[in-house]
Amino acid sequence: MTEKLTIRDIARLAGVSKSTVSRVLNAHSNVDAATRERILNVMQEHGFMPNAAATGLAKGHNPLIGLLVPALTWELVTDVLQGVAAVIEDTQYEIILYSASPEKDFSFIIDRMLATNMAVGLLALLHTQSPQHLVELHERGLPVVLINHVASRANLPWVGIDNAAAASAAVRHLLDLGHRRIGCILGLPEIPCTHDRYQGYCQALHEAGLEVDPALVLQGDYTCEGGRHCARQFFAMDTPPTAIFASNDLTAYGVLQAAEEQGIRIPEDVALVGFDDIPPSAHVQPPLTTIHHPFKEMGRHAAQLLLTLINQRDVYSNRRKKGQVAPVEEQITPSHIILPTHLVVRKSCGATFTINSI
Amino acid sequence: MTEKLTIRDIARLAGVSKSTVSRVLNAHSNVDAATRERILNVMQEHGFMPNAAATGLAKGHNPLIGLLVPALTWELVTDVLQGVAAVIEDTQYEIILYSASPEKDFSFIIDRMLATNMAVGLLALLHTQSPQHLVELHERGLPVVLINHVASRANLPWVGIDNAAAASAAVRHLLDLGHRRIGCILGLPEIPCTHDRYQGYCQALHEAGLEVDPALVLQGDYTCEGGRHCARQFFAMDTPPTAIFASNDLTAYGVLQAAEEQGIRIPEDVALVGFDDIPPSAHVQPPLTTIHHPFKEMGRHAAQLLLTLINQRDVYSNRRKKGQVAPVEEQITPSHIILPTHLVVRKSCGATFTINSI
DNA sequence: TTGTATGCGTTATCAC
DNA sequence: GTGATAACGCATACAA
Repeated sequence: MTEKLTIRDIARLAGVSKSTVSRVLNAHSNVDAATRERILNVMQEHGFMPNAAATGLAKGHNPLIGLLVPALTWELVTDVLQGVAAVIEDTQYEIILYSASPEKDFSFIIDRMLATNMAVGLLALLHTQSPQHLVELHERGLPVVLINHVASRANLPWVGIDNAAAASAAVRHLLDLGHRRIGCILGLPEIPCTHDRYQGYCQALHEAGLEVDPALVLQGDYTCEGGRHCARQFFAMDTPPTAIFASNDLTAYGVLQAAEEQGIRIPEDVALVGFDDIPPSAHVQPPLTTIHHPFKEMGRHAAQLLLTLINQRDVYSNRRKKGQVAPVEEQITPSHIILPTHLVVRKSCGATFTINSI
Repeated sequence: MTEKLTIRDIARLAGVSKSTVSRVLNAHSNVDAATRERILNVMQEHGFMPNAAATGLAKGHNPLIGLLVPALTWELVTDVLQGVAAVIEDTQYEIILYSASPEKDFSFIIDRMLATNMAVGLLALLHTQSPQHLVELHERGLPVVLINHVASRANLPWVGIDNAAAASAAVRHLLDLGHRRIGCILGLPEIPCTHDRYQGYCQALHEAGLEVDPALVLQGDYTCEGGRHCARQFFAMDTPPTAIFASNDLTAYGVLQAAEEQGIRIPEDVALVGFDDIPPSAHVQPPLTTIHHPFKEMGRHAAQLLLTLINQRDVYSNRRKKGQVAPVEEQITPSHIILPTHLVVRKSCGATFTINSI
């Protein structure tokens, strides 16, 4: 079964020419309804599927969407993949996975992708600066969407969150619980969202009429070890903070470890809030209050946006071929999407009523 | 830059014909060394990369390796991806991602994959029975490797672990700590490794001269909730077990939750051992003693095995074309690979000396 | 509405 | 060793 049939075979079986088969394959309108039906039947009957390579060659590109992810270590990657897959798999496209690592940066992969002419679009999940390469690709006409990267400078479409607002909400929660000395453990300075989260911290304090005490702001690195290190510094102070805002959940885990080492109780002695809501956060002891980062939704929205862009480009290039110039009632597509975040209140912050504890 | 050059352009620039360019592209031996060098230079200079679709069409298949994963929820998927990516990205192949869900089973995806003629091989990460479809694919000549699935009946290549031996080691550890009443929370019956892990449990008891007490074997479902439910049953017994072997880490988390609910201390009152060593297990309180499941290594080995199989097939088909019949000194490739596991001793089992606690 | 002819970029089969 | 030329399977401008 599923012998390698070609449109030629289908054409013969249906008593038409290859062209007509190709037309129904591409949903062209100018095909007689009866003929279309007949061809469709033959296809169904024989389980025909067009050869992708041939289609790709003729059309100039393959039905592939590149997904560029950093070293696949983050829990977030799984979620993003899920979101992307959920959308893409309902379409004709396939996902082709590119992973980058420090040693092997994207530039190589991207060149290869473009040169071999395999993909029609690219989703890129980045945690460092957006490489100039992506901008180039975009300017050359390859649809590109950045995931989790609010690149206001670069004119690339992206989907992300408002890190500052989210961080602000987290800190405000601590303020509402009565805390006034709130420590902050920063993330890696080279990652853009680090700055935004710090800004959110500052803003929440300002809005509460408080000054930012530089002694309460320590430099972390988004790792467990970094968090542990900073927490020890906090705990060693004459007047330690009564609450800590950690720039991500891993950092918060480090704080938990340091606290346990020194017999400091969380949240009784020190309240703690993280950021990202990665899976372990529901299981650590005490469960971590944190900002839910909608990774899956980001993947979903990014994929949808990309599909829209691909579609638009196709429509545009078709028009151009047909001599039309001015876009008629062009559909406006937002190219920057900010998804909402929310605070997940668990036990580590000491709020009296906890919701969604698992 | 990187304008769309074809071998035709390269040929012109190097003063040769397309054929010769194609030959150096495919590393054919019958090309003059000087000519080859010249062509290679021109390619390098212009950053030429052959169009993949065209190559695929001419050769009959694309340089793509399918990776079939279940619903992308498991932490394990991330690790497997890493392992696979690490190997595949050093080759000419790309990874094309297929994800399956209960509603959308593989058969569709597989047919599509085969029919469209996109991939040269398939890696499949399964947690249920190996679908007959994969066997069909394999018998039709498509290299297939199963990941984390010891399918002794089906004649498919696979890489997995010895679940029984690993479970046995976990239970033996509890026995060595002096426990005699050891509860067991089973996984889903439809998943093959469930049975193996239970066998390991039984075997360890038998080797210690103990009988399996049916009252101490509860039916879980590999989820947190299932574990919690079973743990409550255990704790409600007149003489509860002094130790629990959970069939996976999520189940163990449920036990931890149930214990905390009821003020039962782990490991002081009940010792606990899990299975899989997913990332949160190092962070839960107390950190979980568990069997390390080498997901990443499985991915790596599976990818390598697949590449070997693809290569063998190519060599074979080439030989056949050239009229050779008998394989000369055929390289024997193991088609079944069992990777070692090990017990990661953390605090939940109550062992006095703990290693690798984070 | 349908068929014919040509091109997509590469590989492979021939000759030379 | 090298160069024409025919596939590979499909899409499409053009003719009918």
